[in-house]
Amino acid sequence: MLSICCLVIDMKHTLDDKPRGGRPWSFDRDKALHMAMTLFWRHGYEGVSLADLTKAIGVAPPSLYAAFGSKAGLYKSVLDRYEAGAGHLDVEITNSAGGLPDAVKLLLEAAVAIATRRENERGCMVSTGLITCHPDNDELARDLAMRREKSLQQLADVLARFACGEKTRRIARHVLSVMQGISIQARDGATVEELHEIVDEVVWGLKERFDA
Amino acid sequence: MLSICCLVIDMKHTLDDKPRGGRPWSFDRDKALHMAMTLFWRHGYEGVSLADLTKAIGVAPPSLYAAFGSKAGLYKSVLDRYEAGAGHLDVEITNSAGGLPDAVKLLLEAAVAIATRRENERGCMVSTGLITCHPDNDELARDLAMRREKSLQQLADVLARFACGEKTRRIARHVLSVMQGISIQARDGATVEELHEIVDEVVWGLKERFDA
DNA sequence: TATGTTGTTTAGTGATCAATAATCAACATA
DNA sequence: TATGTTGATTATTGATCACTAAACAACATA
Repeated sequence: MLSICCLVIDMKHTLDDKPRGGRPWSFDRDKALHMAMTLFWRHGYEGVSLADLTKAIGVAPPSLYAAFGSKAGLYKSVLDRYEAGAGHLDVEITNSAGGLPDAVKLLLEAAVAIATRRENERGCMVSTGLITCHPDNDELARDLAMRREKSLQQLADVLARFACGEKTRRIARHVLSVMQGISIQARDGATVEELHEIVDEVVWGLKERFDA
Repeated sequence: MLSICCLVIDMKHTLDDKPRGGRPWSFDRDKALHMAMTLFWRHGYEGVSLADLTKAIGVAPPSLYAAFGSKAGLYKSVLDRYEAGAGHLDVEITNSAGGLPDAVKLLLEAAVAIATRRENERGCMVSTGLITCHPDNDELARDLAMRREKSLQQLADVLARFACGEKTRRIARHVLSVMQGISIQARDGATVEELHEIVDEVVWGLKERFDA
């Protein structure tokens, strides 16, 4: 898992390596992705129309389709950017952890920070993305489910340093469920303090079992 | 909170008390609600069209509007029915609990059962309903957020019998977050066993603190 | 049977959906 | 400057959205 935030260089005309003839892009691809991310994050995939996107980005539909293929393609590009940037939970913060409870504490606190940071929309795009949808979007929903599954595996991997593999999978699933609940409650207006109460409860429960 | 499941009597022509002139309903209101519940539960509010509903129920749009006012009105009626029936978590199951960890265990196991029961759709309609949506549906989203808030309060109320009020609110929030995570993971295909692992983790953590 | 009430039907409403056809404009290279 | 490439624009596609106007049908009561 990458821990380096994807701070994309802001080139004037998109991110081509070589000059390659033809009209240059009139809009910045990364800025367009950021705007689309904000909209999808706030309203969900089915709550954002192509008209909303083109209006916010300031570009006509055919330009978006040339750049991203489809609304679903744009959404996937947004998710990739999100997972590398604003929604990225750097598991390497656990490097300094003194034990499993401490590692879980750091991970959950990072999740709270992402879900409540002022410059972000609330919650996590992946945790609550496309949990239900129109059948037309089933493939996209499976993509989201796979991203959540990947998160579970990443949690299990990082926790494996602190406990035996049999237990880490269970604990990872528990931690993931709490992160998902935190996402929902953050969207519902829970304060940072209230979300930290959840974290404290989880960590408290782990401490008695795993600390010396 | 009601603990008696709302097993509505299946009257031939809706649920009027008195004869009241005019043409009788051609469809069973409760069966229509059940069908609508299934669709909304599976696909979400924005993933179900009025055409889907009228086709599944077998009735023309004006009849649905006469009975429920609007798509949003139908959805609210569905949610009321859901909370009293298929989605109802009977907190009185904790009457037999020997302590707070046991009470939480019973509540979470009930949540897993609801989220995975074969005759239900997966997950919980309220936990994952309208977390994000088109601005047109903001009022409905607030309704869902209030139902989740009500769930939190109900959990705190029932847990208050096992610990002091200051702690119960925190624990209730933790339990609610786990229930919400369980909903998401149930939809993503997690098995009953995997979800029970989460429950066991939570209960384990509580046991060391609250059991004698 | 006549009348009022209420739910039914068919057939649409204008608005919006995601996506595109046709054409024009801006670049690199020859 | 001429040509090829590529993204821009305007205008529009058929499909679908939630919802309803108008007329008909089934009941209770007078």
